[in-house]
Amino acid sequence: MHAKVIPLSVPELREACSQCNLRELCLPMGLSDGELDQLDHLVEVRRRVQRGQHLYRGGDPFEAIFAIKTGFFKTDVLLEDGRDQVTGFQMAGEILGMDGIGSEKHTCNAVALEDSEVCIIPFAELESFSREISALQHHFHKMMSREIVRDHGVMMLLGVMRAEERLAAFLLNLSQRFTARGYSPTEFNLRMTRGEIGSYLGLKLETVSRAFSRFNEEGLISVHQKHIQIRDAAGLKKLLSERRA
Amino acid sequence: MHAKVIPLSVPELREACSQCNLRELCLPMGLSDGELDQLDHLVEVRRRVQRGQHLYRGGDPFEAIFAIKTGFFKTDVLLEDGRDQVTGFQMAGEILGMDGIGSEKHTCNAVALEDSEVCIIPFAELESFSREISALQHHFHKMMSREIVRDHGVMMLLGVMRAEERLAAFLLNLSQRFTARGYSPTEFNLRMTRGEIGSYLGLKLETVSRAFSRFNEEGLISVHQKHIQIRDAAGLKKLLSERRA
DNA sequence: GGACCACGTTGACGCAGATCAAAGCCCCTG
DNA sequence: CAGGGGCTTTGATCTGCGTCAACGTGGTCC
Repeated sequence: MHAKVIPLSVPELREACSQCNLRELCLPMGLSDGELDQLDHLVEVRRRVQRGQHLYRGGDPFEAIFAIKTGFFKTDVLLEDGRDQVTGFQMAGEILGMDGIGSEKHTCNAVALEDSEVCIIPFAELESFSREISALQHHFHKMMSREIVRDHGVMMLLGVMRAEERLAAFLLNLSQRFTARGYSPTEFNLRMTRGEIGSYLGLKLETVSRAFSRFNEEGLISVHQKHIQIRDAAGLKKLLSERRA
Repeated sequence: MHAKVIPLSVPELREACSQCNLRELCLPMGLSDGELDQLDHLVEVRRRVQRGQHLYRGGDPFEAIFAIKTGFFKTDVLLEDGRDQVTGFQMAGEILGMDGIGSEKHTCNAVALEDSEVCIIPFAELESFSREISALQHHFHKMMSREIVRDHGVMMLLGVMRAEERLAAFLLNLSQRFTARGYSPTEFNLRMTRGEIGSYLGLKLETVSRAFSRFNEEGLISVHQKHIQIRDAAGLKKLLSERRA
């Protein structure tokens, strides 16, 4: 799929949460200035991950969670027989690695879909800080809980929706997340391939491609390769709420 | 589906975690005797839930999580159009309600599939105790993380597996959880209907029924209504690991 | 700038599972 | 013990998506 194992320097940089423009989306959300100063000592090391590189792999020992500073990731799980399932796409301000806490090993792979930068949050220290800063503790619990709710949404998508509904839900979700980050709600570039979208949505890449074409013909969106423009968000939403039988 | 809204007394009982025979599976796992004594003050109230009754509903304010003391639950999410997806089946020692932390509202319904009893764990107090007992804090994080990993497993199931693989995975999972609770690994009664299994597995009830019949014919299991006997666990596992194309 | 390669699109066809329909079983209630 | 309702089974048919195959496209490397 991507390059074997490129030996690569991953410079580790320092920057404080208190100056980060993602702090309203990310772990420090809702902390007071004083608490933010404390957090700066916890989350001070960053790491670059090149496009195609793994941030971690299933089975790696779990030591830290990661906050995405810039870039875009996918997470996936492999079955022994080679089949795999993309479990999510993550963008700036989102947290990676919480699946590893339970078993002290990462349980999925995290791969950068574009050159990215993550903040390293050593987990033992996060727990220790959480015991002192209850706002941090509570916010961390919320983030884990939201991950569970998000997964339920995907289960719903995979369990009950038809192909076009799944793709519509996917596009609306992306649009909403880009909006929260200050980007256009209606125009963006996909970072993932049709195959990766398909894996996430439980569809084959041909089906994803056909659904894109169909949305295009119907004037719901325009697609050119990875460039998407949403022309009729209401129409996409209607697809979701319409019972089919 | 079940009785409208039976006004029902839900006696609230008291019993300590330290005497609970589920403590090795449940929240108190790994706590020292001294820590267990503290926990007893947190988790001391129980609640009965009759078969068919909701423990909570989507939208209810979130105040506590629940540990199942006895009984069996399902959780499900509803789409506006009436379609619904069962997101999980929970048995004794498992925790319900962690999906509500993020939004301060429950995001799914929890329904008892048999007369059940749950321990009420007020969430604000759990967080407060977690700040004092790091083993409790860490264990709670593990439970949330495992919930995420479990959901990834379901996504895999829904995203890549064929009908019979899904059912085999489901049966093996149940068997393993019954075993952990000291019941027979090979013989048990299903608490849910074919329709509920289907909703969980992303299949229609007829497909579930046919798959059961097929497993029966092939000698993998024997089924009589809700009674299941696993005759060839290895055969079921083989179904899972065999690539299909 | 030509050739390669990964990715994407489109068409033809097949099949797993959905849908529709009918009947059987189990348990409850009167 | 008769009747009814919920659940399950089984059969016949339909269909959405998968599969297979061919071709298009854009980006990159020499």
